[in-house]
Amino acid sequence: MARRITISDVAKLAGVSHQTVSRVINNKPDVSPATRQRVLEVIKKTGYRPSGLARGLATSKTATIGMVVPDISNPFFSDIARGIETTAYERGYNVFLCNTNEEPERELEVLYSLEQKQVDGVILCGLRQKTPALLDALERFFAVVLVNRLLEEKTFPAVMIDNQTGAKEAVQHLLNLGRTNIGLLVGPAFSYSAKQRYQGYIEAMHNAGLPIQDGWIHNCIPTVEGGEQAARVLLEAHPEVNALFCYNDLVAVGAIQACHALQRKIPEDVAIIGFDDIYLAALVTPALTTCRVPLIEMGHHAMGLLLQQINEKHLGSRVITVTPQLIIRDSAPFAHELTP
Amino acid sequence: MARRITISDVAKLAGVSHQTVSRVINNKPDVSPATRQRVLEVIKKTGYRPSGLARGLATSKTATIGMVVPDISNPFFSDIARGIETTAYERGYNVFLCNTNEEPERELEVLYSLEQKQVDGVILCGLRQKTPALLDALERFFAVVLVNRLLEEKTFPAVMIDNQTGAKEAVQHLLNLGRTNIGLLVGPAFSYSAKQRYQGYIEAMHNAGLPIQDGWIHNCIPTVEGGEQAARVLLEAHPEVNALFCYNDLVAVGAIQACHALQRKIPEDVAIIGFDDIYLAALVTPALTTCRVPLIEMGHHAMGLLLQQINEKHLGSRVITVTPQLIIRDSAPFAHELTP
DNA sequence: CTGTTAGCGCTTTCAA
DNA sequence: TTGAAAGCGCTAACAG
Repeated sequence: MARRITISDVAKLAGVSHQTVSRVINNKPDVSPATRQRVLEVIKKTGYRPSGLARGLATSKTATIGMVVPDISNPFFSDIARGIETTAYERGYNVFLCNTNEEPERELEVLYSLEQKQVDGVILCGLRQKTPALLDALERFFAVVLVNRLLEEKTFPAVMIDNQTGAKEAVQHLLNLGRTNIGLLVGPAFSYSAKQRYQGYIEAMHNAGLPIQDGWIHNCIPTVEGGEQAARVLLEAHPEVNALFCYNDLVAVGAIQACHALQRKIPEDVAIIGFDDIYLAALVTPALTTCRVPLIEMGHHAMGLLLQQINEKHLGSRVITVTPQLIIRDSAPFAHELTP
Repeated sequence: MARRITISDVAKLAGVSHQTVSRVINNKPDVSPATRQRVLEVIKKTGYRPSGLARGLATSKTATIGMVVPDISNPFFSDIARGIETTAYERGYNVFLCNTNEEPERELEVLYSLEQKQVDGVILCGLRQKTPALLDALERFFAVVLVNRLLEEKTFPAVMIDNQTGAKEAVQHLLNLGRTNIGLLVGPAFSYSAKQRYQGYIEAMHNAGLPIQDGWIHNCIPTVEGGEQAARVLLEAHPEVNALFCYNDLVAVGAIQACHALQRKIPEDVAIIGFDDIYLAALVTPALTTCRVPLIEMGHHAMGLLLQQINEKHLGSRVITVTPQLIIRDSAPFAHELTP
């Protein structure tokens, strides 16, 4: 690790001013081809790499963005992260990964550190809180994009999932299967998407002229264990339930386990549908019918919106909504595959 | 987005020199309590946040590291990433996430961009190439840590998995089950860890005085599909095989599917063991017996080694090796659970 | 204890 | 087409 080679070193070696070198590395005109060539050669020979810090300081652009996720090891977020990073890379941006570890205080702390790093923008996935301090912190960024969460207090560009439509179609599929006693493992009480999926359930049931049974609707922690527990309680209290629509795939896998434990056959006794279509969904037994959410694509969209803001095309509160697609597998198959 | 407030603004408002403000924000001594108090108040009032760029330029430390992974949506790497990020956060570092997307050229490109960003160090997970250019690029970083890969050409501190021991114990477990016709889905031919796991297999077989049957050993792409295909070919060609040790959990899941398709019962006809213990392993049917690799812990170690280097305690080629732990589930249960 | 001066490596502005 | 000067916001070294 020798001393970093600087623009002046290059200038000296090429026999020009450092300004000329600057022009070359920034592809500016007003450099004679011969000079440009000479400088380029010195750059190649020395392996000179301009300092991002100095550049950032001079231009107040860093070609760097922050990505805030609750938990990168959650496949839901790692897929979105992948989409964001891919688009960022293509456009010459580097991405800071910030895990909030599901702790709301950390959301604020990572935003502070990202501000210090002078990122050109931030993408927040699945924000958990919306305190005034959080809103203040967001205001200080040049560009902000929200993923899977809206803030009533202030409008930011966002990428959203049409949860209600997705849920409605899932429940409709269960109805098509002839199931009318459809339970709902609705997810966390505070969750934004849980509320929307609940609405989709209500809508489908109403459309079918069916009453809503409160006993068929249970909150649950959005994990396998949470799903297993809630499904067990629900199915024991209401043996008449012959289908379950679950908040997400993890909950659905828990529901599968509960059915195994209770000796209820899937899909004959209980049909099950999840949400997200994470990797796992196709691999469990029975393979899970689920609402596929285009996660990587959401990441692309999010980065796209951020870049639009950075490039000054202020777009107020533009929201891109992606629609889930029902993927039919064994846990709730096509009607004709289901022997009564 | 008003103009960023700077150290001089704070100085002016507090009626001191900017140097004094600098002393306060860096917790240096030699500031009277009264002055410090006054400065602190102005900082709080104004919401001043020091510029990381300017600091970095002045100190040539950025409190920033780069993390290079083939694919963040692969649970193997997202768990490691989580470990890295957590430790980094605790120690005041931000992490650049760089996906190489399994493309070797990108490894070089992301290293160039990380050099420009002047990260204090880089952690490379599952490096795919080792060209001279790559080695050159690595040399230019102040600190480097490798995860799950060693370079013969140059020694870097690293975090490794004891693949051979893990594999040996897995195969031994199969032997304890009374299985002697043990197939090996060994993974990709070029893979470093595949070679080591192969050695573990050989060792266990030798220890048991069993010959190596080449027909029982198949390469495969490390995916569910790869495992499914290889297992199918192997089991059809060698029906005598009654156990499979698989390169990783994905391959093992593929092997499970192949057994289903071939009507071979697990574990009665074929016992199966995977590697890694990704979250999937416990959720498939039958639940997978596997060698658990402490991925998050590996991330902690990697960041720890990097920080040691950054803090000048040069540690040459220190290597931390973690040992996998056999997690016994249904696909290769305890002997007493296995009715013959 | 506090302030002044001089960079860090680059871009921007202006002059030649 | 090129170069000189100033400044981005901070810290380090020195002086008081």
